[in-house]
Amino acid sequence: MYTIKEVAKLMDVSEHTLRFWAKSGLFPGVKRDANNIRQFSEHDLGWVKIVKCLRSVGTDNKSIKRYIDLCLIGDSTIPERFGIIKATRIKALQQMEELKKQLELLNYKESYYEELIKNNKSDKYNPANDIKEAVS
Amino acid sequence: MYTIKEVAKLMDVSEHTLRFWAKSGLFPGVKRDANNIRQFSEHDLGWVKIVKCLRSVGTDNKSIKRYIDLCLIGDSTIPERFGIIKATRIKALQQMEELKKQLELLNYKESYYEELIKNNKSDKYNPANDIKEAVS
DNA sequence: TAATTCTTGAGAGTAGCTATCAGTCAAGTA
DNA sequence: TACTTGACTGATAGCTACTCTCAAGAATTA
Repeated sequence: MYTIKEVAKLMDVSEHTLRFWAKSGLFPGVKRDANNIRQFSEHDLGWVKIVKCLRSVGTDNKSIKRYIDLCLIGDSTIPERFGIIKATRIKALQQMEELKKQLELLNYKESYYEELIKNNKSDKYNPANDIKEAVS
Repeated sequence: MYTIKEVAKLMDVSEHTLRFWAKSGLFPGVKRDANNIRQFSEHDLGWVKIVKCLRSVGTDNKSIKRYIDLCLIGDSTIPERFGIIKATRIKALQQMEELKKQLELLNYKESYYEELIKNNKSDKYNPANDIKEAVS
């Protein structure tokens, strides 16, 4: 059993966010002790994991709630859940491609600046030229 | 020269967001025609590109404004800009790793559901078991 | 001329946190 | 036993970055 603080550390999500997610119904059935303190089981960590996963690819909380609710309903919802996961995976792949593209730009800019500094060309450029590097 | 609509399409950013970014000072020196309509030059697209890049890896708008302002100041700010780009690149690489991890989970879940459907096992599972799949 | 289309800025609304706060409880210390 | 410390609680306020709605004005088309 884990306190909310331990879960926060373990899963790298803030306590605030975990409480916010909990209030949004994203962690069904998390037990409380005699003092009303949340006790996350290993099982509950599974919910945190999938919520974090869906959230990290930009799924909104309402849709995540939908997925959670489908899980609770049972086997009849497997096709819909399958669809959600498939769509999410495709979204994640697209994000990966986008990230790769942005990394290329960052690589280009980094080596551009590196070159500039190495050759100590600073004074030979004026702001007008300087802005140019933003273009390509 | 491009209208805001064309830029939106070209760069895959909504007109609303472009106006919001413009108002935040993220596109310095975009010209207007006689009717006050924005006219983005090829050069201006460069600003859109870098803003989009920084934004896509989670840089907040204030920090992006800072970077833009540094560009406008000129060569004396090259070291700081270099630092910003380096840090951003590292952040992007970390996001790539995180995304890979989440993709693994999605892959696992997708094949889990696939198996379930293929074997038509639906009825042999109850909700309690069903939830279990969220854990691992 | 009239209707439609496009752009504009202002301003309201929204999602998803994020921070603050007062209150409860339990364990440790004097 | 009284007191302090620290963790957790829910309620609520505040924040960022959009996102949407709207009315006004100019240009295009019927």
